[in-house]
Amino acid sequence: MGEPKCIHTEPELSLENNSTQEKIIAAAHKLFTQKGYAATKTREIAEEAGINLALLNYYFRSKEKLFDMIMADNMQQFVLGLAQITNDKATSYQEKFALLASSYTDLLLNQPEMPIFILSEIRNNPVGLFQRVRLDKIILSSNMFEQVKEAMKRGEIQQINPMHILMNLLGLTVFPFVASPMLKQFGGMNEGAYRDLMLERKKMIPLWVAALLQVKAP
Amino acid sequence: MGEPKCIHTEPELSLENNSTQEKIIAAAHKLFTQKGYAATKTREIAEEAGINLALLNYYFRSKEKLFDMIMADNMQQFVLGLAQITNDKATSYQEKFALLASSYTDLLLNQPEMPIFILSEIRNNPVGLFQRVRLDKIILSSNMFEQVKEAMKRGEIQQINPMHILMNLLGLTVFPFVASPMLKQFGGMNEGAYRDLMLERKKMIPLWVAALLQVKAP
DNA sequence: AGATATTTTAAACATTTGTTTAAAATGTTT
DNA sequence: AAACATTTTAAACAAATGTTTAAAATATCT
Repeated sequence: MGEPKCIHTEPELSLENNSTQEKIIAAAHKLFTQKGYAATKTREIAEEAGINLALLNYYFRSKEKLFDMIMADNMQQFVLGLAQITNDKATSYQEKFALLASSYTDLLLNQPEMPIFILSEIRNNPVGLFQRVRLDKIILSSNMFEQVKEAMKRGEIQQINPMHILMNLLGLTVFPFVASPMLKQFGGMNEGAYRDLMLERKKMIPLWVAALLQVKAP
Repeated sequence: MGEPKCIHTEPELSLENNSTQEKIIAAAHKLFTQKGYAATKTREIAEEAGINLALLNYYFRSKEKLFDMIMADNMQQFVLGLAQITNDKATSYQEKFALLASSYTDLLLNQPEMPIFILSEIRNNPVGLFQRVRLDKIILSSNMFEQVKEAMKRGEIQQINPMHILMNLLGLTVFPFVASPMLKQFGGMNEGAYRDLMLERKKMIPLWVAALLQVKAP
């Protein structure tokens, strides 16, 4: 009854691992993301992965440890792109808007339940989860917001709190995925039609955000 | 051991009910909305309400029945205003945008966790929850969207799928509440500063939505 | 092949959790 | 006050759930 070979010492979410470990991670990722931590049972994960229940604790010590890995991976995917794109000095802020809308739309078309999962789990654990991926002031002091502030000074765009820009960009991009079950119902749309709508938005959002920047506060 | 007086026959969420029933509803509303169905335990609700555990089943038969009431109440608050405002024939579509942004902002400032609760629970139960508050095509065939379509014909605004308008309006308004823990961290903001930002948005969103309508598809 | 380490399995354990039971307490009616 | 109905309580129950155990199966090494 030895410890597993190299799992507990390097508990990172990698894909070139043992096959059963992969199966567990894949099943856990699917179920946790779909239903959240509390609603997902260890026996469900084992069944979905097609493995014996005890292997879950053998490889990951506990449900919570397994969850933390899935969550960290989701968080990283969700916020790492943000930091990278906003800090690329080779692009203008308009190009960054387009890149953000584009890359987030692509990401969410493949993993539509990621943001609602992250946001609903964060509310239960507001502390600690951000310590790994600490973006405290990385966003507001990013190259993108420096460029935006410069454009404000030049009078190219209206004076506005940069947080509004971030909220508008993410709101326009992410919200349709967060609220997709409700919005599909509102529009009487199927999966395909909804997807097409998202692809339309991918092109429109940069134009929309640019237009918002021209609106003057009353 | 008789049945409670008039509870099971009129299982609606009203405020002029028995005191202990009120206490249970208040506690359940708080905990369910805060943590979701699966993460909320009946013993927690009883403790929060300051009542004996068995009273929960005495008054509401089961955890699920209690949850359904809380959920229906939340859903109603969230979507009923939408139907009312969008179908008021006395207002222009621009006025409706302002009314929607304003009333939703006020609602969410008082109950910030309502949308994330609704949206995260809907994903677990996509069916059935909408049958009570059926808004299938009420939104798209509302007076507001009739007015918008007219304005498109007149060339007053650009041609666009009306769903985009709904998504933009709700995305700009609701998303900052859905993602508030994350966004507060991004901006390094406290509760008060965040609230002020939401009040600014309340004024800006109608102008922003109006500006979006002028953007031409590429 | 034999020894050793690793992985997998079935079963059990200890809590947790939703619900029920039966009696006690409180309220209402006659 | 007696009889009845309603509400509250403590205790128990049955099922679900996260985890552990010890043995069996499989792989790895010498």
